[in-house]
Amino acid sequence: MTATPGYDKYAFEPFAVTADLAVLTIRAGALHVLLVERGQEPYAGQWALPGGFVAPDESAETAARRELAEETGLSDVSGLHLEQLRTYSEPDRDPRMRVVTVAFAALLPDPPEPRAGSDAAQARWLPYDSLGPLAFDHDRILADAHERVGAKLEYSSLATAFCPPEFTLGELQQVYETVWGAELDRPNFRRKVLATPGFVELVPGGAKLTGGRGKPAALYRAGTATTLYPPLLRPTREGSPA
Amino acid sequence: MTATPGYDKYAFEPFAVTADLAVLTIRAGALHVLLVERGQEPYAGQWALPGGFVAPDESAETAARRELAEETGLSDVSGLHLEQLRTYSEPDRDPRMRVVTVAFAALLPDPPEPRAGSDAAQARWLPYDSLGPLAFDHDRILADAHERVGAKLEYSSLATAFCPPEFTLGELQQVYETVWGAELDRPNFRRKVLATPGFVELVPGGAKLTGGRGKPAALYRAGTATTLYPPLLRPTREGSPA
DNA sequence: CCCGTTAATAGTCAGTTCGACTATAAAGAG
DNA sequence: CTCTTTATAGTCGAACTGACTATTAACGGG
Repeated sequence: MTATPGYDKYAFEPFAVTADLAVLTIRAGALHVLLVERGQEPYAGQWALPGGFVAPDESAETAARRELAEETGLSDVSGLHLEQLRTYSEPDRDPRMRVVTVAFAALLPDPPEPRAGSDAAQARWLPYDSLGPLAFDHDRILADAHERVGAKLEYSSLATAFCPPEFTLGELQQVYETVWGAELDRPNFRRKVLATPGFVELVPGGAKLTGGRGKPAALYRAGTATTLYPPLLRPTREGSPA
Repeated sequence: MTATPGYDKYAFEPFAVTADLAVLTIRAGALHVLLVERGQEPYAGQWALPGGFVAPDESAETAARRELAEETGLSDVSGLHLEQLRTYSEPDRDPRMRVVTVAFAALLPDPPEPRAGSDAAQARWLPYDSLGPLAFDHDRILADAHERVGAKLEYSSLATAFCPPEFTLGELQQVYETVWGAELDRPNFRRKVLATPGFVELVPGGAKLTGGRGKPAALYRAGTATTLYPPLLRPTREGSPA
């Protein structure tokens, strides 16, 4: 029973609060996750999501952004999309002590090589598929992150967060295909994206991306819209559409 | 600097963790929220969301469900829809101490009269519109709850959580209209709801709800589907559809 | 006991969107 | 050159949408 002024009716236990990150990117057409290898028990040698304690003067969001900068080595993470997923608070999720974790998903365009985190553990990009079990309940956190991102692609302009400042519609389509694990019809995808005002806008000057095989693609950048109307729905799961 | 085995690389401050609830229901065609009046500073006399500390052996979800039972006086809250919204962790959100709050939205069918919470504060249903400023950052939490519920009505069968076990399509439509604050065309609403397999199913025996004015309505109950395909989109905001 | 009101349910129809598909254009590779 | 690859344009029928009209079945008041 702690006697705090104004809080005298309830007992409460102090909790450690951490911010954990599911940092996602698309590399070579496959979804990758930034993971750190644990150096100590519990789960020593296993991969875990990067994260750390929320400092006394920080919000969970601030802590998450700080961790993101530390783990990726990026100098400017202020423009990156950071999304709070949910909070994991099961009493036994960390065998050492009571830890409540606020989980975030972060989306990066092209993958910079991570640097070792400040806890000296190595950080690496690993493909989302073909991951072994992660430490703690991080499997579930990562699965939740994947599901959330996949769902948000449908009705928000989130996909552009995976892309560099200027990108082609082909690259944008690959974001959808990679996260959803489904192939999309190219002309139809194009039609829908361009039909949604403010989703993407043509880079002025008629810049094209050349160098690849095939006809050069026009370059676009993210527009001002944040929500997509109408939404870009995933190919129908569970049963046929009709 | 706290020396906890395995956690020796970081300083961390212990936080108090609470679970706060935005309990929503529809009463007399208007959205209502369950609020408690604060008896002490800070924000004495102002309305606040019900909530309380997470106990040492509880998850935030468990604590939220316990609080829900305490505040509403309902004997069985196990079937009620409880949804984690997000976590609010700004350092100054409670002037007394560092409190991290995991917020939940709960949906109730018909409104039982609340009983006074265990902290002796009175709990009341108040209309969502015409609310004065709430204590702490509860205005924002409540707004987030409203937005989340409104969005989930589109692509999930969440609306049935506002309805009693057996309901008419008119009642279901009123849920949508009340939460969205928009009127819907009755025949079209009916067509879409019935076209989505597993959303609602007819109560066997051809039961009708009589007693009101007009033709008796058929009774339905919630089906097994949780997601709605195709989604039931809100009337278009920002600009005309074409 | 009939008639007006109310609400549920059925049906219509034109415009739009969607998915599947074909066609053309513009680059690099050999 | 010509084959391959990718971008972009266009077509077409099916499905869906929103707006609307019509019918049915209850109640309430004169």
